[in-house]
Amino acid sequence: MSQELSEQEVIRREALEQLRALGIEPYPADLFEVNVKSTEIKEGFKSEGDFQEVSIAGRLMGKRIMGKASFAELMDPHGRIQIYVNRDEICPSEDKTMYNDVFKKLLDIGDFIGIKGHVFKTQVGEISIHVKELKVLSKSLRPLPIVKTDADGGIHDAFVDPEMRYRQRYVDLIVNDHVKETFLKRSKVISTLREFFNSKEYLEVETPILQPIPGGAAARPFITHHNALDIPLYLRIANELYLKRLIVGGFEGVYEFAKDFRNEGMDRTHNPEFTVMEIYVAYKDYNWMMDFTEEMFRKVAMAIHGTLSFEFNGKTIDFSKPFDRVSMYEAILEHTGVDISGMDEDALRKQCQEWHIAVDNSMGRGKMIDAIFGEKCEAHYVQPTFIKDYPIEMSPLSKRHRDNPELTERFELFINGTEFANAYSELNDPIDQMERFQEQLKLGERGDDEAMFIDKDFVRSLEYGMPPTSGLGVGIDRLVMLMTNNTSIQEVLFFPQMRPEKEQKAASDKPQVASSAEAAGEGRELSENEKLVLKNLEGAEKLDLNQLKESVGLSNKQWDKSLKGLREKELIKISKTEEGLFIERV
RNA sequence: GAUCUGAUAGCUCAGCUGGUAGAGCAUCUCCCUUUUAAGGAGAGGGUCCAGGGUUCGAGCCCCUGUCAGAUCACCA
Repeated sequence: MSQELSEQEVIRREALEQLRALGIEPYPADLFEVNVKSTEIKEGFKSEGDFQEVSIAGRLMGKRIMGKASFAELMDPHGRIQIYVNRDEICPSEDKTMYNDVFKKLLDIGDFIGIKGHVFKTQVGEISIHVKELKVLSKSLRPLPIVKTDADGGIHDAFVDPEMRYRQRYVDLIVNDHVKETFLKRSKVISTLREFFNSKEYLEVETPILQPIPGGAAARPFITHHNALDIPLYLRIANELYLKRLIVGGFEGVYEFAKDFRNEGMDRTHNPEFTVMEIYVAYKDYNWMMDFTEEMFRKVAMAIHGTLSFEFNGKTIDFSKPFDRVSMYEAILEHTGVDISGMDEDALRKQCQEWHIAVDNSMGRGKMIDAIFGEKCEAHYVQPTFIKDYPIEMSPLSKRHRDNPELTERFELFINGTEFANAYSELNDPIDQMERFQEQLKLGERGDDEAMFIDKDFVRSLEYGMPPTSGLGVGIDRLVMLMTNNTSIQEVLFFPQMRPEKEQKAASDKPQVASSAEAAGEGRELSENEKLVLKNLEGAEKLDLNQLKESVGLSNKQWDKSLKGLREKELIKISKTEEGLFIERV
């Protein structure tokens, strides 16, 4: 039943058949030559005589029919342009089918057409294409939502339901111009980064997504299974350890735009798969990387906004000044008034409890300091700020600080209270690395389910020697959110993860019988409950409604539905008299 | 994971105290040769998310479920 077509879908399918009956193939195989973009015409048309022979294709997005002439809107990948269709122009002979039937009746909003003609300006002053030839390129069988903008710029009937927009992103892209804009910017962010790295001769590489040991970050992985090897494999949570192996192998700078996968919660800022850019450069340290990161973020802002200061979520973010650089202990001191640098694990736990920060015994020093920072400090860093020098316990892949062995040479970049980048002077001492992994193992035994695995091959690679290296990871989705002023990650992913749509079961149970006669109403099959009611009515002229209800034994809801159904089909009649409610067959 | 909100025509949304489901756009028919949110006249279109309950009677009240959104928690 649910598979029945809506009226509008039926009409379009009929139009499809009529086109074929007229000898017009609605899905032709041959190419249609396009020689211009809508934007080129709009920008380039200066006077009559320009663009005398254009050939352009796109989706029909609006029709305004006025008798023997019409205006319509054509949408190509670049924008919309108005077309003018005159009956006697596209039908020079006596046969006016192409205009009267094909254009006016059989073409619908959403159909792809190709047109040839010349450009002119209407009396109202709109640059339009005067159509001489029109070809059907592809018929659309479902009605598109029609979003209209009025003279004052107000938007009507917008296609706005987030669920439908994400599930049917293709419709969202057709109908909502700003959505396409977001994804064009996303592409621009990525290409800007790529060009920046390539200009420095860093090498773009690809490393495994399926990993036997999910390393390089603290997160819960997805597990899968390889049949031929009969081993578990993990979808990567980071690509760090592989990129560092490549530095060991002798590359001076490598980077990768990577899809990472984390089996954790989903919300406005987290999707199970997301994009991270990681870059590693030999002979550099984290101070150099801070400068590099600043330059990189400025390049992106310039590419997207053409300026270094821009709006995000009602705030002005400014990249023009040097980014602040604050150590983690300083940050906590500044925002709590407490110096935690000398506290051991027990003292920290007490301090956390005092601040009502949830802690448990699985948490080591590192996790607790991270929790304090997250709770007390993070939100304050609206303008870009590097938080640096993290405690060693929370940074097992980062080199010890040159001045303080309790700290590491690590920084994160915060903008608008959110982390955008994470970087280290990479740990290249293989013995220290092995010890750090073992510390992680202990944390794991205490119940920290995010503690890292030991990757022995990675340690082995370090034993061959890795030059001093600095590495950086940037969350691309978050960066795109920042650059497109979106507060939801789903807005910057074409296809955000959604729960699967529920199967419409009734449809597959039955072979599709919905011929148009049945769909029309009278002949529609009775439901089981409706049949039951009719059966109980048999042999009686007229029954008391409540008696019948009792003898049928349906739930109130089902009873009500069945009666409504039968009444619609005009099989029963219900009458109310002074004696009560009565039901009879018609 | 918790709380709140929502689900009605192809789209956007109304729907009063519980009493035969409404509007605009879209669709269909007719008129109209430079319109532009085109216009005029008429018509059709609904599993009110699903299931149960209360009631003579539920789109509306109650319960359960599904899906989504927001906030919070968790999490890099």
